[in-house]
Amino acid sequence: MTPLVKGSARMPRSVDVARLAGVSQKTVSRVLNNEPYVSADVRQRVLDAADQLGYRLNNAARTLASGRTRSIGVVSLGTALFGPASLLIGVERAVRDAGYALRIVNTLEGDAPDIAGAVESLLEQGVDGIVISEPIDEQTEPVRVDVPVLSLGAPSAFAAPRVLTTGVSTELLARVATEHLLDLGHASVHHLAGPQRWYAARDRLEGWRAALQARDRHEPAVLHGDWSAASGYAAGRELAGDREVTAVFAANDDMAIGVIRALLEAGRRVPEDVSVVGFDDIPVAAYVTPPLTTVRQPFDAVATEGIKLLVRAIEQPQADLPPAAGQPVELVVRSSTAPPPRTTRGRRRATSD
Amino acid sequence: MTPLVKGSARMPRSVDVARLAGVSQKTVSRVLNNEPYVSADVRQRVLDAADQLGYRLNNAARTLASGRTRSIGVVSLGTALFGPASLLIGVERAVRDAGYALRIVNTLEGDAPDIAGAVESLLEQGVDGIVISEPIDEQTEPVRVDVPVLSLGAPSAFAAPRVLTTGVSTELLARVATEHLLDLGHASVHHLAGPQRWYAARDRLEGWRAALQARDRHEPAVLHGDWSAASGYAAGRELAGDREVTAVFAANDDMAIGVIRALLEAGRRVPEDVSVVGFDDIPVAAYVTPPLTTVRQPFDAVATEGIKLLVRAIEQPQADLPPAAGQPVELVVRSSTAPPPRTTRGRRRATSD
DNA sequence: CTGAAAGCGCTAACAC
DNA sequence: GTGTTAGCGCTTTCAG
Repeated sequence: MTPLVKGSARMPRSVDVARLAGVSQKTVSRVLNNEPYVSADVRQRVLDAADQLGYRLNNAARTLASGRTRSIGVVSLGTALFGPASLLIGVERAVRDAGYALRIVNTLEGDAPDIAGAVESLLEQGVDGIVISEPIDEQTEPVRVDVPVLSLGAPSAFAAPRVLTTGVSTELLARVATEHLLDLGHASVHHLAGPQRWYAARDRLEGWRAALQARDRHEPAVLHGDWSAASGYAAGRELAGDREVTAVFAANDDMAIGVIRALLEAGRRVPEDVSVVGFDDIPVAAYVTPPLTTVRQPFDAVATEGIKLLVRAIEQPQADLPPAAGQPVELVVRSSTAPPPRTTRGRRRATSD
Repeated sequence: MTPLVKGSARMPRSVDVARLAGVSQKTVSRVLNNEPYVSADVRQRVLDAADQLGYRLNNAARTLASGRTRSIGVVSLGTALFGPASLLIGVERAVRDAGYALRIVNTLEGDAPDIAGAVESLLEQGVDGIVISEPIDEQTEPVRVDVPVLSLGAPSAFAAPRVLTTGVSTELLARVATEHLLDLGHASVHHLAGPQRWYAARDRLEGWRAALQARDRHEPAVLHGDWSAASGYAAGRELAGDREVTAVFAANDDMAIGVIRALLEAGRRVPEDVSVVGFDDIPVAAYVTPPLTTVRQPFDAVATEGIKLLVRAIEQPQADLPPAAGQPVELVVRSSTAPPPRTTRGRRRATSD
C-alpha cells in the first residue's frame, strides 16, 4: 500500500540505489549532487545503479531538505506581442542554462495588484528568484518579497533583498530612430506612442522627445495607440489629414504597419510623402509594403545578462552586483523612410538636380 | 542557526499559526486546504493568525507529503511565432484556472531527443501532467512517462498512463481556405507548405490536398517554406514566374506576406492577378497591403479543452475520457483574394458584363 | 573519503 | 469537528 505510486511500480528512492550499489544513502546523494570526495569507482557504481533502477531525484524532498528550490519564477504578460514573447523565450533559455527550472505566471492587465498577486503565487510555489518581465504600472506600495527580484526594463517597487534591473535603454533606440528621420531632413517627427502604462512605451516616448530637443525641433502632439495595428491605423488616419506630417515614429512595428496602411489609403505615399519608422523588427517587417525601417532590440542579450545577475544575487547574496552591461543598438533601414518631399517647410535644402 | 531563512526573519510554519490560533497543526492544514469539517469560528481564527504571521504554505513539504505537485509541465518550442506563442498563453491561463502551477521547458529544434530530454527534466522537477505544445517529429521510440500526457495537435508516442490529444483539425481549416479560393473560380490552388517536420504543416498540406481532390482538381507541385516571411518571399519569386498561378494558399500568414511581396515586386497584382490566403490571422494581417484573407485558429478554446482533459486524467485516473469537442472554424475574408483574371484557363465562366 | 542520525514542513490515516 | 502519530525522500550536520 504505497500511495505515491505514479505508474505501475513504486518509484525507486535513493536508498534503493544505495543498496544496489552497496554504499550508504548519503553517498548516493553526494554522487548525484556532484559533490567532491567520492572515489571514481564508487561514483560509477552509484551511477550505474541509478541508471539500472531508472532512478530520478525527488525534487520536493530536495527542496524541503535544502531550502533551495532551484527554480526561478517569471511574471509575464499574457500577450503574444512579439517583444514580450521574444523576451520570454530568451529568459527561458537563460534560466535553463543556469541550471534552474522555470515557473511562469501571466498577468492579464499587468497592473499593480495583478503583479503583486502573481508574485505571491510564485512565492507560494517556491522560487529562488523572480523576474518581472514587462513591468507596467509602478507598484503603488512596495510588495515584500524574500528573494531577489529582477525587473526587466523598469525599476520597480519591491522590498526585496536585492532588486535588479537590466534592459537595453529602449530610450536610446527610440532616439536613434528619431534621429534617423531627422538626418534624412525632416523638420520634425511625429510620434505614435504605446499605452503609457507600459514602461516600454514611456521610455520610447522619452527617447523621441530627447532627440527632438537635442536638435531644438518643434515637438508635435503625441498620438497614442495600444500596440495594435488597428490603433496604428486609427492614428494614421488622423496623421494623413495633416499635411505637416512628413515623418512618423511608431512605438512598435504593428502600429507602424497600421499607420502606413491608413496613409496609403488616404493617398499619401510612403516614403515619398511620409516616412515611417517602427520598433522591434518583427519577422514580417522586411516584407510588408514598403519594407519597414525599424530598430531591433537585443532580447536575447538582455535576458542573458539579466538572468546572470539574478543568479548571482541568488547564489552569492553577499557579492557586489556588477552594473548591467550596455547592449548594442541596431537601426535597420529599409524602404519606409526617405527624405521629405520638396514642398516641405523643413530647413533642408534640395540636394541635387 | 536556521539555514532556511530567506529574508531577515525565520519563515513561519503551520505550527506557529496553530499555536497563535490555539488549535492543532492539523486543523491549520484543514483550513488551508479548504477541507470540510471545520467550524466557521475556528476557520476564521486560523485565517487571521496566518494572515497576521504572513504565513505561506510550503509547497515542497506539501508535495513531499502528498505525492502531488499541483503543477503541470509544458514542453514548448522556443519560438515567438504567433501560433505557438498564442497557444502557450492559452495553456498558461487554463492551467492557472485549474489551480495548477506551470513549469515550462522550451526545446530548440523540437526533435525527438529534445522532447524526450525536456520531458525528462519536467519529470525530475515534478509535475502531475505534461503538455506537448507543438509536436514535431514523431517519437521514434516511445518515452516512458508515469503521468498523463496531453499532445496538443498530434498524436505522439508516449507510453504514459493516458495519452490525450486535442486541437482543432487545422486540416479542416486548410480545406476551408482552399475551398474559398476554389469557390472564387480558381482552377486550382498552389500551396506553400510549412516545414514538414511539424505536424501542423503536414496537417495543413493534407487539408489543401483533400479540398483539391474533392473537386477533382489538378494538384500543383508543393512549395516548402520554414514559416518565415523570408521563405515566403523566396517561394513567391518562383510562383511569380509561372503564369498558371492564380491562387496561393500559404501555411501561415508570415509566409503569405512574403509571397505577396515577391508577387508585387514581380509586377503581379494581388488579388487581381493572384489571390493569396494565409493562416493564423496574425494581428497585422488586416493592415498589410492588401489586407490578408486568412483563417483563424481558436487557440484559447483548444487550450481550455485540452487542459480540461488533462486535469481530468490527473484527478480522476479511472474515469473515461470524453472525446475532444470540435472547435469552430473561422475564415476571415479580406482583400487578398478575388476571382481569377479573365484570361485564366480555369473552367470558370465570365460572370457578367 | 564515507556513514549515521536528525530533521525540513507538511499531509494521511486513524483515533477521539 | 478536532487532535495524534507517522512518515514523504532528501540534505545536513557531525562522526569516523
